[in-house]
Amino acid sequence: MPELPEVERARQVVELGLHRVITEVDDRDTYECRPHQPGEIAAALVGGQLTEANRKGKSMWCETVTADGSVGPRLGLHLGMGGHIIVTGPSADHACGQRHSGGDPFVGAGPLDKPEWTRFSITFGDGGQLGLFDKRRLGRARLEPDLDALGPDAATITRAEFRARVGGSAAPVKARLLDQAVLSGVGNLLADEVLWRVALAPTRPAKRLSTAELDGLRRALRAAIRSAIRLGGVHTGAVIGSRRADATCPRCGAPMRRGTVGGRTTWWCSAEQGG
DNA sequence: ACTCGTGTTAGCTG
DNA sequence: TCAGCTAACACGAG
Repeated sequence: MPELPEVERARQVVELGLHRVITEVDDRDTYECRPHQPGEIAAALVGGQLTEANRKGKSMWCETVTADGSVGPRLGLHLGMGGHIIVTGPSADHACGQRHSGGDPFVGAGPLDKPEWTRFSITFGDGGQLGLFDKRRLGRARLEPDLDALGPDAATITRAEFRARVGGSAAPVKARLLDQAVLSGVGNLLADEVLWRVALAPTRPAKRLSTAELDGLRRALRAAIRSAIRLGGVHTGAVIGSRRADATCPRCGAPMRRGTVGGRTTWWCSAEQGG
């Protein structure tokens, strides 16, 4: 489920929907499309085209053009906790669904079985569609999303920015990593993974970390993101399989411990990450 | 049957 | 001002 690596894959799928004429938009789900009224997104997009698929942290957005070729509104897309992007068409060669993680989107509880779980969709003139398939309804489609509220993207944040932002508060370091206004893209699993990789206690006050510790954390974060994008998602992390009551640390064999940090379930190595 | 959760946001409390 | 808590969303997993 989506953190930065999954969203980057979803963004690449959205690119399959670029430069195709939008003939219809289903924005009737008023929760997924909040705060818009039904028809608002449709009125803004129909006749136009998506021209770019971008991402910052876990948020995606498309630049658009209107029917007459002038700049259109931005379309924001967020996967929430379990959303998928599915794009179909335009020709028989591409008539399979594509989504951001493995598996066939049309088998099991997919859009053919549960069409009502496609909470937002765009239909193109070629007959294909771009859909936000989202069982739990925690995702979002909206016009003109506020991207300024997000901190720098976790995959590209500079060392200086990382030191200042993450280290700039007494909150637990894990809470800083999860705060999308500090840096964007890190979710609960990725946070546990990188803290484990550098053997830092998740509860350490962030501003008490040394510069070397912050630099090491950023380095581990970038490596974890790259590896997750390559391997298919954050669930491929080395310590993620250890989120079980009887689990031991994959590195040293000590028991894994469970608690709450930054309001989220947190697992850490009882020996290497400070009890 | 019942609890928990890989995300976000608004509103409230200390 | 900051940090932490709760509820809401609606379903699957254990």
